[in-house]
Amino acid sequence: MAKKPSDEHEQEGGGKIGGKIATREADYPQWYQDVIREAELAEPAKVVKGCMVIKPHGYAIWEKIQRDLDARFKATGHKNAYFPVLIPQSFITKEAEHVEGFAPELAVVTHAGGEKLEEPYVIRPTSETIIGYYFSKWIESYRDLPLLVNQWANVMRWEKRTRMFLRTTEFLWQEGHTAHATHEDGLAEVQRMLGVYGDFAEEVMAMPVIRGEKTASEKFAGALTSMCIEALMQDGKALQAGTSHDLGQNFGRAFDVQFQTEAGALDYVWQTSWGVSTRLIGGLIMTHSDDAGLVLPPRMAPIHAVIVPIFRSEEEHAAVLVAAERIKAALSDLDIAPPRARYRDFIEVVVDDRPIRPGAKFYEWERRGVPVRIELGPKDLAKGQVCVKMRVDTAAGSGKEFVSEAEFIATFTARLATFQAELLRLARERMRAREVTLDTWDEFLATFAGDKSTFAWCHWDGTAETEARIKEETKVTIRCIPLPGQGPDPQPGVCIRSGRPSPRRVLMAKAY
RNA sequence: CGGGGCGUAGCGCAGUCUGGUAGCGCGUUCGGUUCGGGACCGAAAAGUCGGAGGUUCGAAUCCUCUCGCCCCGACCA
Repeated sequence: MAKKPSDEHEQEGGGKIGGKIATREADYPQWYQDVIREAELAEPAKVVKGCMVIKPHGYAIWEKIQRDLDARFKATGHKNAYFPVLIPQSFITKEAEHVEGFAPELAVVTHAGGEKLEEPYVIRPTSETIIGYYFSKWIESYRDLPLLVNQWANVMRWEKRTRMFLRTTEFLWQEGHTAHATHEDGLAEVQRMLGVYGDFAEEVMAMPVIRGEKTASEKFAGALTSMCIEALMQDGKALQAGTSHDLGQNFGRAFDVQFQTEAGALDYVWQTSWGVSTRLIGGLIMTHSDDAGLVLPPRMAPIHAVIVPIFRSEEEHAAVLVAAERIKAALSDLDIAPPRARYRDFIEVVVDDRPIRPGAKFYEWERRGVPVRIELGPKDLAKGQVCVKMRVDTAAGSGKEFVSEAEFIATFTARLATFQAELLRLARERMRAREVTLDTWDEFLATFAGDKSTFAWCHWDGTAETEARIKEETKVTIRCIPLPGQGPDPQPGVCIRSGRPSPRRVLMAKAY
């Protein structure tokens, strides 16, 4: 049976000829990879196992993430610093739970300069240890506290199984590390930064999240507790999108980070750490994108609008280009940074004057996630209008609209804001539509049968045994114990698995 | 790291069973006609068939090893 390679996708609404994108329905993991390839976000490094090359369009998204988060960190009093990528191996072993958690995934440098090293270095999987070491040197008194630093860095974890952006051997992230005089202060910091992450996810990435606390078995290795934001992907799986840890005095003790209290006594500092990574880009893709390719909210888009000139004669071409450049210039002056942002976010416009047909350009820019397309032809020039098409039909615009050039420019910022809000609204709607409240084990098994998953609010007896049992039987994990205001109001009930008393429902799902 | 699948031109694939020195679609380059949703005609460039070794007169094809990717598991941002 001679099946033409292109047949299967062409029938499924996508109809791609050049770049093929599987449908989410047909093959979700393939779709994810296709979107990354076709939007030119990244590619597998190939020559280095488990690593990826983040291409310019993908890195530009990371830069957007960095810029906004960095401003938020500065606004909360944090300062950037940078610590070595290599950590003496002995450092890692100083905190018992930390070693246990990270030992299996360490890459170790044993030779350098042509000689075997006396003590090997590990490539940082995270920097609690080496930062603990420096904190012990920098902190002497309560007057030195709180100490609030952040570092933008790469880290390496030798994972068994990698997926582009979601889990790669090397990834980019930021790790905040703070030291406080009291546990109370530390806890406040943990919550504050979780709040920053939650706000960022929703306001900037238009990615709705559930804020909560990790169970003991899911928390960071070496932390007292971990807080997290969890996002729901379109296939129903959960993605841990950010974490904020209360390290207590664990690393303080391990690295002897002591300070003199106001009363003159000596005490160990209370530390926190918190981070988000390039994984956010994976979450961004799986939150908004569709079968035609990447969809980006304006605040994440490296390119906000593309102008496609339409013409027949050279005279028309020249006239259209003049208008296109005029519009581009006008839009480029607009700044869509949030009201009190400490940075500016100017509109980026591309005039696509390549000598190929307009239709081909439409598809290409759609694949790459550009929010707004402007078609500009002789008829438009005659009427002083532009033809506008949004990447997804929403209240910001649907189908092709014809708007006067002046009005289009005057309302462009509002159009993007509406589009941004609409993407968040749509994502929230999807989440709400998928959220379920389950009370019986039969319902639970049906909900998570096969590779199905969703956000399920269920009662849990609070024991690690039950949690492990559920995971073993269904692959479902407790994503978090929700914070106040997240999920259903706390009501006592009985555990969905054990039938024992439960104080409240927790969020369960299969996870990336 | 276990099970399965796969690596052939930039992308998607055929060819592998049954060895004979590489092909298709799209893309790319050049010329022309086109141009408001993936154009058409003509010409052309592009592959050490993932890598190494072996069998053979001859290997994309058979054998061994190795690297990498994808899916499912165990482990994790």
